[in-house]
Amino acid sequence: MAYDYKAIEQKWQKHWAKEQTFKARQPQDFTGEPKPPFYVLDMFPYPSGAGLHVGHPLGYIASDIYARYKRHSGYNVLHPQGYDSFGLPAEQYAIQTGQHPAKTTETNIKRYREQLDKIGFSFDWSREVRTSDPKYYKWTQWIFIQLFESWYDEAAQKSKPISDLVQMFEKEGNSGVQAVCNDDTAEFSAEDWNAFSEDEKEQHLLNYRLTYLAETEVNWCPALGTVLANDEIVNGVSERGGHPVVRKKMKQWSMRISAFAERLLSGLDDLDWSESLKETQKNWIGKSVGALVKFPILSFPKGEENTKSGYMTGSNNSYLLLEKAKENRNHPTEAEKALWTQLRGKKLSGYKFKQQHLIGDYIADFVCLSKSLVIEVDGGYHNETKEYDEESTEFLNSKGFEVIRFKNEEVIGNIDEVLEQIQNKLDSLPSYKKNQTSKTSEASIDKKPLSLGEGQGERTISAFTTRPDTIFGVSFITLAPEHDLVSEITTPEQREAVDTYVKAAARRSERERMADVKSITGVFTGAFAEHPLTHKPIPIWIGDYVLASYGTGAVMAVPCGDQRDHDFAKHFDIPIPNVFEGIDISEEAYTDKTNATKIANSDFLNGLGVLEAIPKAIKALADMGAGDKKINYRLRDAVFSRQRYWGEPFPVYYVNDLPKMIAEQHLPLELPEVEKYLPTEDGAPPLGRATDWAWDTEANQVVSNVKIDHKSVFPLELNTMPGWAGSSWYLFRYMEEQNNRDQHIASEEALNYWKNVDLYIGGSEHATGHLLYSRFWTKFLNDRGVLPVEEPFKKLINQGMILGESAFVYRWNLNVRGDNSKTIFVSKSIIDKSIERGINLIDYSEAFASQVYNILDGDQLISSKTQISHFSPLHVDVSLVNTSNQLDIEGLKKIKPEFKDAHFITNEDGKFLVSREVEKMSKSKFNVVNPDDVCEEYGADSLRLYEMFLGPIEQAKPWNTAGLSGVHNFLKKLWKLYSSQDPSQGGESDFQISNQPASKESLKTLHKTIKKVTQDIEDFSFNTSVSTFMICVNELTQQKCNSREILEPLAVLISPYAPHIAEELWEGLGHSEGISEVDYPLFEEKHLKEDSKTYPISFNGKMRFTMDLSLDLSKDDIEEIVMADERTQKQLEGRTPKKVIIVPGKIVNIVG
RNA sequence: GCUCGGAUGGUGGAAUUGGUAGACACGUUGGACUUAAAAUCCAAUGACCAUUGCGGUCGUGCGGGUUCAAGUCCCGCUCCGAGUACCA
Repeated sequence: MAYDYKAIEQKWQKHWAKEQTFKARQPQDFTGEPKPPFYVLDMFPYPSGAGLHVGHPLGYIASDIYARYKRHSGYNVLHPQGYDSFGLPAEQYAIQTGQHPAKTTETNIKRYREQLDKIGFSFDWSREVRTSDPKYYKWTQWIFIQLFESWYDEAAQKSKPISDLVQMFEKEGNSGVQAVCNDDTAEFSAEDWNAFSEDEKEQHLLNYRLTYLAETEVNWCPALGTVLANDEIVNGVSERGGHPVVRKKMKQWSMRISAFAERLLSGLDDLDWSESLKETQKNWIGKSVGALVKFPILSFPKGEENTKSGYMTGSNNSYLLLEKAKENRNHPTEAEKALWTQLRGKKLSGYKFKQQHLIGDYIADFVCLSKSLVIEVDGGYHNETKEYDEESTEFLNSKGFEVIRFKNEEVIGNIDEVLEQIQNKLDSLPSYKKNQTSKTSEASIDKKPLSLGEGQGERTISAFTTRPDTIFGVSFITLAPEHDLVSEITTPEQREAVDTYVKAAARRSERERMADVKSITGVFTGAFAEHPLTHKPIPIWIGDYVLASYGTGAVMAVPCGDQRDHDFAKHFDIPIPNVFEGIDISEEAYTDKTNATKIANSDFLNGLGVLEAIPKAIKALADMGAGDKKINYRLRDAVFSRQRYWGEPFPVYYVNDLPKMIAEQHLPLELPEVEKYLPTEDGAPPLGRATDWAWDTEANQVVSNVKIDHKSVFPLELNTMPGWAGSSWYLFRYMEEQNNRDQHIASEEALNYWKNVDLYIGGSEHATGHLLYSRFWTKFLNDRGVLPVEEPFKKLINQGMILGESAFVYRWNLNVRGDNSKTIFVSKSIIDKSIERGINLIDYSEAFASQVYNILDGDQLISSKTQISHFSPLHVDVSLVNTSNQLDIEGLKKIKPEFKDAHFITNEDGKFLVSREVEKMSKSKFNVVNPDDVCEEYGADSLRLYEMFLGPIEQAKPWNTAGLSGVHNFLKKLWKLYSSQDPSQGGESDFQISNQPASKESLKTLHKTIKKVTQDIEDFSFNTSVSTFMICVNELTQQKCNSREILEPLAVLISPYAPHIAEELWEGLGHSEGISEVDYPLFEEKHLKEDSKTYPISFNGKMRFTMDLSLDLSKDDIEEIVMADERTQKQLEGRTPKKVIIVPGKIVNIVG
């Protein structure tokens, strides 16, 4: 009986479907203790119209092998499949054809399923999910509502119900609340809160909700009519279709994923994912540790100092005031000096004072910032008028400062008395309350009363830096052109230049900016900021190398330590102070962060390495209120709205423009019908075309738009959710059976039993999208007690791409006098040989020339030495080319009518050869191999084995159809091992199985195989296990083994890889129960025990010959035997070895 | 630029803690069977030299090093792939 793979595969596929062989059991289905669970999942497929090519099933086959292996090993395996069925392609198709996307999606799914079924996967289809099914997206909407009803507690690092936050606001306002919120969140007290109207409260709460509506700059793709997430843009154009993307402000739903940045980062450590994938996520989250430094703005225009009369002319003169203060500090009166000595030493229970500190337009003699206390010493040569004193006291009081004044004589005469007074005053004053509402420490610095700059009534520029140790190297500040302060600080002289630059920068698309990395552009604003430590003025520039969206949109430029700053400084002739000891920075910046290099020209940082200097610099800045440690993340909040039809509707309606959630019990809110899938004429999303898209809050149902009265009937949200909404939680849906899905995502029992995905396999293209978002949602749902786990996918394997081998024919670009329109293709080998010989193509051979002249029909050929550029390569369908690269010319003419009159010049043997090149598999390259065809020609088991045999699962590799015959032959050999070896015996059941004990040799072969294959499967090294099977079958064939003792375990061993043939063989062995849950064979060491070993005998490390020696021999015995051997003597040629290395059981090496 | 992978015959790829480099398969060549083809089976197949037999030399991207012994470990490069990018 021959191996009839078609009949066998059909038979078992039907059997599995009918018996529901691979249905996973729920914990309650077990009578006793449930089997341990194991969850194997493939990345959610999007059912595209193109169907599967051989690259797609690679991961499915690997996961299927693992799932089947785990079933043999006693696990209750969950191995489901379903469809991510909302998405752009179906919608694009709908726009073009008017067909409802649900319909195309359905057709595509059907085709997908047919293809999948042919490969014999052990999917539990009873649990299938589709994201576009209302029963499914009901829960996507439900999760959205949970996010809306939650805020993020920064102290606890946990999402919590928004009602908790409301209670806190009622009691204490938002000043003491450590919550993640929008940057522009205003401060309010409990009284403020309680006085707010409901709408105002709602407005404020939106700043805290984990999904919120906000005016955001988005990536708008006009061609697709929708916004795109950052990970949907590749090189400045849309990932799908390659359309241009522009920045645009829109009101959008966003997800506060940035709140989870730290957890998403640290959580990676415990995941069994590839390093490169973790790395990609790390980069995407982009954590940088550094400091936020505040630079007071001295917007007094340069060069105008002398035109202003004095320093009391307004608020725009702090530059001069600072100079004055500095002067005062350097020349204190005697009394000031005495008091400062006391205050500076922190003699007053640690209170910190500043001397000659600028507050608004006034210079205070001493100030304690933390208590808002000013101490003035009157008299001496820093004398001021009485009016001035009163005026200043009034001003300082208005700014929240207490002022106490002492006379010169008091200070000098009785300093203890003065100090005591100050101490008492300090004790009686309340400390400022640290404001912790804000998301960043930047904002909390802002809110400290009287931090540097603010106390001067001036604004500051905050800049994030990872190198606070180089603070003394700052020689300018660069703002992003979009920075809010730009228009405010620009001096009249510079206004025109700045405006022109800002406008030009805004017009430049992302793409242009990207293409033009090299050119250095920027403009001076005319304004200056004060260096917080040296108090020197530093110029403020704008430049588009600074990104508005990263950090604060401002850079403190350290040209000696940052290459971009260096380039900028050089280009605009800005000084480049050097703060590195013994480093030449004249040509380029010194960016190394080695601790060995010491800081120089930096006051108190001199002589320190980076590691010591950074904390010291931060401390100094913090002490002055001019900066603080800061952790910055690149990860932005994710825009969640799409101006699309084919996605989940938001369960949201609007009252007074404020979003309200539809109550859970009325979900799902189903997608309405529209007559066209395009945006409306006035630019609203497609849902704006729906006639019935309003929410009746009394009847709790969707009603006609005409009923909108803004009293009980309100408009519904017109955006839909993005693709990642449904795919961020689907893994948990599979944990519940179809019938029990109404009341929850999955039952608590099921969630606790299955927990999370043990093995997840898919492509690496989802590294930052799907995999990050689903981790985010899982953490959130875990916080809120919905899920028992923190992470969705414990182990993840990225399958490599299978590449296609494209085939090219070469069209000769004829150069003739006369008719130039003839199409001539030349066999590749002729071209190659002719180039190799360096001749004119026409001189290749006489036969060739006569063919050509025949075709040319009298036209004259202008010929020159053959070059590859004389030919145009054209992709031809790989199905027309055989494994010897020979083209089916007639076949090509049939499917490409434009070549029906073309001429093909063949080799002498009549063959026409193509050239091949490895490229990505794609329709446009005509190199797609369809798994259906492979199943037809070789069978599913062959396809499965070959895909695994190609190479390591994670590696990209080309598909070569020729290789299939190898694995197919192997299956035939395997079959022969079980069935009659002698074809003359024939008959019905011709399995020739012996019940006699197996030979020692065969047992060894079997157990060697068990050991290796089991190890390989655990290591996901499927390619080597296939070769192990081949070796095993080759050996058993050699041994003429037909013993049941061997063949039964072998069938089980191979069943994860080639399940159809394994079932058939198992049945042939006389079993009525299927093979899928038969115990995995046990490895027994004893069968591998050898008593001798073939030793390689090496001389100076080079193997010369081998010797079979008993393993019982001692080192000395071995040496004796080896040295006695004549081959050894021959190698030594009479020399005496210096040394003999013997590793028993391994090797003998003779040195000498 | 940065980060992470990778480089082994004509091809896909093996090689566990450093211990017989090239397993297994494809392809190629020769042979058997056959009227013939297909299928099947057998043999050879890293390169070079020798071939009358024995055999010898060189070989894992390049240059060094450690070691009795290096594809494997260390140092320095080259090239290829992927991701990411004015990220301060």
